[in-house]
Amino acid sequence: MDFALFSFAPNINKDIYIKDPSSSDLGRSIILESIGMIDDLGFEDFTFKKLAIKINSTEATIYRYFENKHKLLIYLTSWYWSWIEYQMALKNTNIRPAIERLRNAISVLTHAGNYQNEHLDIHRLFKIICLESSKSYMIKNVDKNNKFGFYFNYKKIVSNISDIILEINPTYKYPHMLVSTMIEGIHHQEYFSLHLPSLTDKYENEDFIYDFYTQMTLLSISK
Amino acid sequence: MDFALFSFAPNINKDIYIKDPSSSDLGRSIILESIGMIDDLGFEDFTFKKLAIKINSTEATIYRYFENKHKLLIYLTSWYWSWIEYQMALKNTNIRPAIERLRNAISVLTHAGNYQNEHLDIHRLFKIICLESSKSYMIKNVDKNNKFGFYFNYKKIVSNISDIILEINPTYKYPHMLVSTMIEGIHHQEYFSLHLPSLTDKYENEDFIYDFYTQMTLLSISK
DNA sequence: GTATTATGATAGTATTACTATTAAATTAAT
DNA sequence: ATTAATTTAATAGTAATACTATCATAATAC
Repeated sequence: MDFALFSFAPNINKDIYIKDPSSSDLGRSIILESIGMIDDLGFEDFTFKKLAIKINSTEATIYRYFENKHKLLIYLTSWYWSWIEYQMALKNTNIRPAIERLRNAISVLTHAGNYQNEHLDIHRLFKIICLESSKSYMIKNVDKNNKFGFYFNYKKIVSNISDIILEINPTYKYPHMLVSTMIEGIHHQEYFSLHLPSLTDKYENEDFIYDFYTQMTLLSISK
Repeated sequence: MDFALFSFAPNINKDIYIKDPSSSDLGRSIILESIGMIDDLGFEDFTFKKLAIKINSTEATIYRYFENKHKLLIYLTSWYWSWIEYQMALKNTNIRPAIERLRNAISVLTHAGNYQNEHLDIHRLFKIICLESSKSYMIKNVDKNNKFGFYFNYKKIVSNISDIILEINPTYKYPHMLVSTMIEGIHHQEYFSLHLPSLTDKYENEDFIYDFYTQMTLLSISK
């Protein structure tokens, strides 16, 4: 039980799961351990069977929580975007200038992996988001999923940041493209820097991803 | 047999395949029909069994060409990037100004789906590139594949365009990030415009993807 | 004309992605 | 405290996937 006031509770579409994993110890361990396993094995080699063994349960039991492993991935990404929204809201509370709010948003997106959370390992979840999250919508049944609202939390982040951009420059034509390009780019660059470094420009600069995307964004929307 | 002078021949790493599919009718039909099937079914539901039935052959025979379906996908992406390089070279022959060459490069990347090729259906291949190509490197064995040089053709395109950018602005710090962000972005926006339109800004503008990425790129590298 | 290579036909295995059934353990309701 | 309801464990089973192996036949090369 958690009685802390204003603690984070994710907003997750109920059609993503069969039984709410946050409603039981077993459900919570499904989420917790799946993050570890997906990070270790990759989404392709991750199976409910392996997860069941790890949490000392059975395949059939996990299937009572999630229809399949893709839904679990959608749950994790949805959780992530809900949590990102919360972090952005926190960071931008009482901040007036739109440019500062935009910088903060980009900072949250690029530094998310270094944040902490009492419930799950954000660092590993962030790695999963960078490597696997596009597999939650780069699939043939994307339209059906979208109709069910499974990508709502992601689209909301894009919409929120686009609104900030339009505050800065109301005549800018491509706010949503710019934001979705930036978000996908951040995840790709994070991944490239580890595995395909010739697609990045890392050098000595620690914060090159934040620097690049703030620069790119601010120049794009400058009047 | 094709005796046309200067016709396009892709440059593809020999470790991607077991037996060169371009060396036989069967091999060519594997490539041809796999493009149709992956586009129809999506990469996840595409199997060598289904392909074998389609081309009136057997699973075992297809396995003599490719170790698995991931390698086939890597072959297709590699073919694509080799072909893109050729198209860019064609389009930029005798063009002096670097800015014009950059615009041409972005034009090829965004309009590739409308090009024609005698050997295979570029329109469908482009759809596959947009939807599936990231699955060829967003995998756990990326480092092994990279060591074998499987992503060489892609990295070369990024490198070539980065060089043009550095001609325009030799002090620009992030050419590779900008180019890889643009390329992945183009594919994503192409896909989003069909399936997740709230992540784009389509309006009436036909050429919004080309417009957006040229604007973004030129503003980013402007001094 | 023989040797080589490519393909077809068939079979088989381990794993995956589930579904179904029943029993035991927990939890909630009265 | 007892009963009822729900959750989980245990087990079994199926169809499909992702291969590997073997052998026969067809095509091609020398």
